[in-house]
Amino acid sequence: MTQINDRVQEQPIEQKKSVPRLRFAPSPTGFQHIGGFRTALFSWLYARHTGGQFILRVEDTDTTRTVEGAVDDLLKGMTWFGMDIDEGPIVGGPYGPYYQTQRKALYQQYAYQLIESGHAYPCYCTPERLDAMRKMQETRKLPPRYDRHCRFLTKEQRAANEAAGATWVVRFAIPLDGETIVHDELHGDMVFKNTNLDDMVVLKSNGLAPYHLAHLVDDHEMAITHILRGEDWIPSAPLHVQIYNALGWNIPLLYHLPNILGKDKKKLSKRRNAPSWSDFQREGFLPEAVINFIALLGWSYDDKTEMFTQAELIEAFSLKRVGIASGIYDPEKLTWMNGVYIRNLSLDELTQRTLPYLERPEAAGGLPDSIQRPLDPIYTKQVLALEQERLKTLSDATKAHFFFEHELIYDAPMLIQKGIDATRTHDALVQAHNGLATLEQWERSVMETAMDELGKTLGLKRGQFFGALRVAVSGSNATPPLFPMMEVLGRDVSMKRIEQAIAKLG
RNA sequence: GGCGCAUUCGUCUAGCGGCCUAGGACGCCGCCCUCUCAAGGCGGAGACCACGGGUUCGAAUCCCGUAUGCGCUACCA
Repeated sequence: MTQINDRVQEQPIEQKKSVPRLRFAPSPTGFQHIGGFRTALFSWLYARHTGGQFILRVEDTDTTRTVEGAVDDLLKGMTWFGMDIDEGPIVGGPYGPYYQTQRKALYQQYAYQLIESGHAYPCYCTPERLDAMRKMQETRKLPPRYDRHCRFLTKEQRAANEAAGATWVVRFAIPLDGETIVHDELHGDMVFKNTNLDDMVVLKSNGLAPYHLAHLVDDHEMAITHILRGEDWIPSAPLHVQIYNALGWNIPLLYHLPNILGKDKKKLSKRRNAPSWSDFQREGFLPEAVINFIALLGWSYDDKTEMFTQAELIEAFSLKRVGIASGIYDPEKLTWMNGVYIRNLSLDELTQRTLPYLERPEAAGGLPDSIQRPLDPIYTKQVLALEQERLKTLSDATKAHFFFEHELIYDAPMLIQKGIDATRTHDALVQAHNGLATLEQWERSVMETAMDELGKTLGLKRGQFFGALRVAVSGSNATPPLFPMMEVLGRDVSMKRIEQAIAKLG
């Protein structure tokens, strides 16, 4: 019980410099949504901005809710976003272990210390009694709080409970009067009446500490200097202040970040209205775009700048410019921003990053399975050169499937443009085919000159003539410019498709 | 119910007493460009700064109420 890990005992007190140390401390109860990653991002940005350290700690004290694979998913997400971790699971560090379930003894030590100093007490109440108590409070419209039944037990009564082998927890003894001031760097001083505070459990009957004690002990032991967390923690902050005081510890700087809400104006929730990082990845969002976007959810640089590379974010980020009002997550702007990032990609990079999206199985969002993999990177690059400015996400590239398909599927009427009939369309395509066949080079400007000429002699508007050719060659009404497209498609494919179109009309 | 936090265009936000008849961005609408779709350029609609009182020569900005929204109210985080 009193065997505390050595490394915990002799904490490396003297830092080289007193540099900010920030942590991200999620509980592995499912995937992290952008709200969680936003908290992580701000901490990470501040650490990088100041040359401080960024620590990842897994708050897995609620073993009943721990989800298999959650830590793994989290780590993958952090990597995807490019947030590197200085200390934490896998990378380790001088303040480990970084799983709370492995720090059990520490919490127990401090819980007992609190009992000895009179700041906490053992509570033998059964869940049934607590339940009944709450029900009664509810019917009598009283605030549901622990009634402090065990707080004033005599020594004899305690001994009797022990002798009876009653299971017990440790509760923190909140001062019976006065008030607690929580100083938050963003919100200023927040004052709470102690009579509104509850004697919360700080050590569970299974020997593990709930969040309130565990995070606090770890933040202290890990020499955390800044705590960034969601504003939903504000109500329990006075309890934390009380525990800090009882232990005689300095309180790290507190930053309660505004929540990110869903369209329903409710807090983003893993199971209701929030996408995971892997959803973004699967849909073809670039991590740098998502980072840029979520950085702007609750933080701003000035009144106009909003595109930031990662390096620029680190340079520009300031905790002082973090807002305090909750904001709604609106994916439309993210989509726009992602498009901007895609347009800024070099062609080679775009190709390299898009290929996996095209090549994944059709069911997973890729090109039709009838198209053979792997794709030719050279050809794909030519296609993407034409599609780049049309993409909002990388997975959008599949809309250029006609560049890859063997057989085009569309109905003949699609070929017929406004103001002309089937016969003239048929004739125009035949003429175009003949004209194109005589061309020495299969090159966009050569084709355009020839077809412009032909269109005029046929008495067709560009829209009519080119429109028919567009559908013939692609089976689609929305494509890149006709001749560059035909150039990429190549002579054989283009000519064959025009022939097929003619056949459809004949 | 109790306690707490918040409140500027539909959305993200700038604003920290006079520069605001409130600026930017997304989205929306229109025009231009144009072989379609985009991209781009230009322009427009869109916020009585939640409401009501103060303080002040002067308030989106400070103070107090009210309303609304959200959060917390577990041996969850």
